[in-house]
Amino acid sequence: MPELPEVETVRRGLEATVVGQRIVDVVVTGARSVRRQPSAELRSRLFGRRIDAAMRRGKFLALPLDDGQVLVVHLRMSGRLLYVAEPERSPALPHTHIVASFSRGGELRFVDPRTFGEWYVTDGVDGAGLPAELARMGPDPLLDGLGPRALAARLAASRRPIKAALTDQRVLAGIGNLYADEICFAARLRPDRSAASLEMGDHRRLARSIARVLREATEARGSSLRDESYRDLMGDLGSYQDHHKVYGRAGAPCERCGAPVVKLGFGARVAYCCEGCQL
DNA sequence: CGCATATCCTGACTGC
DNA sequence: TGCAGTCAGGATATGC
Repeated sequence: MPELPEVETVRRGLEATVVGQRIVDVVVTGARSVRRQPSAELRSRLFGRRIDAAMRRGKFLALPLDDGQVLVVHLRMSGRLLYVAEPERSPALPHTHIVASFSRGGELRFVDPRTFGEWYVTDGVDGAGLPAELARMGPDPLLDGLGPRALAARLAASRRPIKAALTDQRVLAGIGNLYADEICFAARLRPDRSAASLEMGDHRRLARSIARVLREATEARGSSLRDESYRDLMGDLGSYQDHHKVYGRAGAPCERCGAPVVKLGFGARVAYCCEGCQL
């Protein structure tokens, strides 16, 4: 499940491959992958355009084009972007829904078994060059930085559990289920504790943990779980799964205190944590 | 208004 | 071994 570190890894890959290239064709075979506009419109808006940059906000990718439009991509649960320099040597994977071809002969392929991900093209762009609808998101911890005071201000109003607030994209952009659990462990806070109950020391640890976990996970090129559904733009696996402390480790001893990691019921979802050292 | 829940979907896993 | 049932979860719509 791509979250901020995975999406940032893909963004860097896009920067190294498709930025500067001109789109010469787009083929949409998966109807659900283009749903905000007719796929013929997406195709004609992209046709002949050059990709000028690769940006990210939260889990959204935004690729500004040379005419002021922006191609927006969200991977959601199972979406993958794959850059193929020599398409004839790489047969398309199952569930390939969109293929963009470039003037130099390479292809950008969108593969998405569960079809939650999507592409769309918009010209409603704000001053920073990002689509207006992305502006509703909270600060991106890696792009904007986030100190303890700013974090406290964003969490103080909420009586929801910390994890619910952390994964709300309007509060902070980019954190999902996996990294919320890892961040709560790093901050020694139970994910089900009320956000409003945090004190200044908690906010300081939480702010530091958000920055550290996301930075280290990005340096490790993200987390590839057992199904290996996340791979980067070139098809390589991430390695941060080797550094997970709680996510998916129910029953294993906590590396910090030795108590078994538990899987908590959490609304309709689950949260992993150590009840020995997360308070 | 704030928070909770249902929804989309397929592949991997669980249990009998 | 096979097969039905369950789970996974990002964002959005809807409900209380």
